[in-house]
Amino acid sequence: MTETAPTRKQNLRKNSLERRERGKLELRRTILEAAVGLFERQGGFENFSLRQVAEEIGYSATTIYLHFADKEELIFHVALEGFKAFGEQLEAAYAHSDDVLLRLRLVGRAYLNFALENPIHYRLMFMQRGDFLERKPPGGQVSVIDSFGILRRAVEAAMKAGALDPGDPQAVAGLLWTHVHGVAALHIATPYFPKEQAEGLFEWSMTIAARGLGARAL
Amino acid sequence: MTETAPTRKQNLRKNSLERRERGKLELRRTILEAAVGLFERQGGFENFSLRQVAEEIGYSATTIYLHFADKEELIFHVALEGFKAFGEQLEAAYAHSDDVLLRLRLVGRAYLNFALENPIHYRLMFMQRGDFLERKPPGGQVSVIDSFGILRRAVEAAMKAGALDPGDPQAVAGLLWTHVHGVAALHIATPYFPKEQAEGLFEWSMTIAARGLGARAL
Amino acid sequence: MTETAPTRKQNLRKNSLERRERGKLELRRTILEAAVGLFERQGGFENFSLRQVAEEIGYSATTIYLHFADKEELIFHVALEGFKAFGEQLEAAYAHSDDVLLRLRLVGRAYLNFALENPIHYRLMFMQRGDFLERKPPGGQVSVIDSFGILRRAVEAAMKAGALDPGDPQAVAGLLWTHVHGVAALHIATPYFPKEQAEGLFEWSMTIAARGLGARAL
Amino acid sequence: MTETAPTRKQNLRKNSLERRERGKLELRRTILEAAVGLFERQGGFENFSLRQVAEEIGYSATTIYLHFADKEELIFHVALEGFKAFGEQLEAAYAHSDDVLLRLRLVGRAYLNFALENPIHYRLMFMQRGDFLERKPPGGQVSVIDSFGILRRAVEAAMKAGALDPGDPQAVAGLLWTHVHGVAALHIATPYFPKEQAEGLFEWSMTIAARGLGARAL
DNA sequence: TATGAATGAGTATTCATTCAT
DNA sequence: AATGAATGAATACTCATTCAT
Repeated sequence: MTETAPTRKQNLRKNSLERRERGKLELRRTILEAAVGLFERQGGFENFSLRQVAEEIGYSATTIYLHFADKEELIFHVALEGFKAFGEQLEAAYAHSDDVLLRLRLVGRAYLNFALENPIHYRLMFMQRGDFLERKPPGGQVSVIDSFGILRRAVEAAMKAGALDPGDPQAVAGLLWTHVHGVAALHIATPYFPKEQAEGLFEWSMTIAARGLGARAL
Repeated sequence: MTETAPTRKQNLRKNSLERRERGKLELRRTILEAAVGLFERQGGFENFSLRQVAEEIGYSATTIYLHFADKEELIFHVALEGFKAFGEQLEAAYAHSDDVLLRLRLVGRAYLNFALENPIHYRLMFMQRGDFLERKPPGGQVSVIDSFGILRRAVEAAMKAGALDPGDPQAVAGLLWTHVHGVAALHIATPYFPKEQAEGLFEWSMTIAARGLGARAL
Repeated sequence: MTETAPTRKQNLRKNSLERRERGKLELRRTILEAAVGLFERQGGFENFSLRQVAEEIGYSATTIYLHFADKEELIFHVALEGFKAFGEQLEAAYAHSDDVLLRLRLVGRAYLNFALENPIHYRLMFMQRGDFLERKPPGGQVSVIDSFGILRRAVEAAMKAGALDPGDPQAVAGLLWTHVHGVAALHIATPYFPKEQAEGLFEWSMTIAARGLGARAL
Repeated sequence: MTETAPTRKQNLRKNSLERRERGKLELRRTILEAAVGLFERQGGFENFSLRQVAEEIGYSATTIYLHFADKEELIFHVALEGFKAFGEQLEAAYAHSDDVLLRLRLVGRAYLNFALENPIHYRLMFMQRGDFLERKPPGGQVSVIDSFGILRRAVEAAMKAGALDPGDPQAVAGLLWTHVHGVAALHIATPYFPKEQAEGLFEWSMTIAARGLGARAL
């Protein structure tokens, strides 16, 4: 026997019942997570809709507007969450060692890992909505792109310590960025660079760059 | 056997056919170009609609379906045009010199140039619709991704000539690809790598890579 | 002075005004009724469109989706309403007499009456969308086709009471069904069996069948 | 590798090539047959389109208009073909025996067989487009519904021969029609009367009717 | 804080039909 | 007899958003 198709409203009501049993996560978070989930299932933020988010979390579509001004803002905040996690992971890698060269490598590796583990976020942040990089985050949060500063600081330190040839740290950091991004972006966007291969290329790339930049030791 | 001169009517018919052929080609092209224009103005193919294309070129929406099976097909053919031009430019660069190392550099440079000059196409081809890379083009055209083969051949030749350390040409080509793509993609997607800077980074990157890969001469 | 046909939007606006004056009939019902009306005017559900329904009731097309998942669902629910009324009328006829043979006749007559009075519904239910007969109605409602059970029960009772020759009640009920349906369906689908004639044929058919099935009395 | 979706026109061209190899059936016939094929595949004439027909037979859509005034006419002629075959099969059955009662049964059986074997046509002719029954066929063809006359003649003959009680042959024929149609129509429109069961019910029905109408012998 | 009702705008796509050739 | 180009109208359906409660 064929089933009867449920109205959107009916779907909503069903999930609305379920929702109370889920721990009382702050609604804002719930929305963001649902959005990410949808991005994942649909392979991008292009085709997701606020209604789907609402339906999924068991709230009315209107409710989302109580937490985000509009669709764009919701997407932006998904990106923001990404930038936050991204920054934290880079920071953690930075803090992990005192060896200036190893540290550089670890930061690079953390960058790649983020891309491998959060392709949806990475794509959104660095491949599709580059404009977010310069959008001012609300409430005096630290500027988004400052995550990049970590890389620069690592380069700077390496130069100061004499482990890299002297030069413009900003420029060198930029160079390294393009190398890591190249691997990450092709891994995400094409079928030709699966995980292991991407990791291998990253290591290789770093080695070559280190040599090219005058690294005393690997 | 009589070789009769063509009658007026025959001439007419012939030219009429030619005109229509031409006209048809032109419309197809017009559509493709209008699509690219829309991609540009809207910053991506996500939000473009066939209706807009139609409106822009002054045809009814229906007419587009006489030339493309559906929206997806139109987008795919925009990408195809890109792949064609891309391949030709790489090929031209390859043919430009006999010096294996210089040739490698020229091919890389042609790659970057394509990205700088056709950001819309590049984005579509390599950043958003990587799946097109494996889609079979219609009418027995050469496979899309074979453009990449040019790079591999250039590496191969350089190795054979002893200008690069021996190794797996495919892998080395892949490495170079990530380097160029890194610059190109960040240039396109973020505000941080304007043209001049991108070009500078590319040169620098190539130099470092050359050294790292054992290039005898620069 | 040209009398231009009113656009969709104009119609909509006009009807939209009217609608507030209609008592607050539940919208869902209004939609269903409008649909039936359209079926009637267009001689079938094939060429009716949700937009027309919307226009007719003075709501936007979108609104319909708040009450029905899609077009198919709306049609199905029109049929469901039919099945409900149909079942009730058969049930009422069944309850009307204790004479097992008379009762059988009354049930048959109720069946025919339903078809005569609700040709649109009948056509939909039994002539065009027979698949609905096996579609599970929503919300645990009794299965659609169980209306047929009434007929079977009536036959069964008549057999038990010895008023009909013993036999398979299901089969006999099926036979009677084909007889009544034959009259009803030809009445609805062709111009050859107007009401009175259909009623006459039904009586005649029942008489013959009764005799053929061993009815003790007429 | 995914395939590229073909334009409608491309499909057409392909089939257009194939078509010359098919024997040079008269185009008109080809169209009619293609239409029936489409009805079959789509389970009804509601959703079929002239373009599909054209595409299928490898002619341009326009060509169809050279043979049929419009869609409606094409459908009508499909029905006409049905009526022709129907009439012929009934006629053949009529001619098959001299026993007036057996002949009656054979005609009935031929009727049922037509429905079982050509459900698409039967549905169109007797369940959906009853108006065709009274539409004048073009070119002085014999009126469509005259097929029904065969049944009436058979009844008449039986009465004259004293094999049936005297009465109005037209009315009796009508009664028999409803009986056969009831079985046929429920077989086609619902899942409850598969072939064997329909055949059984038909025989049973005829037997009962014969007895009810005073048949001297079975 | 949350919701239900409602809508205007927009989307891809299909179709029957016409016209000039 | 056949075709290609073209179109206007229509359809189902989705979405972001607003407003009154």
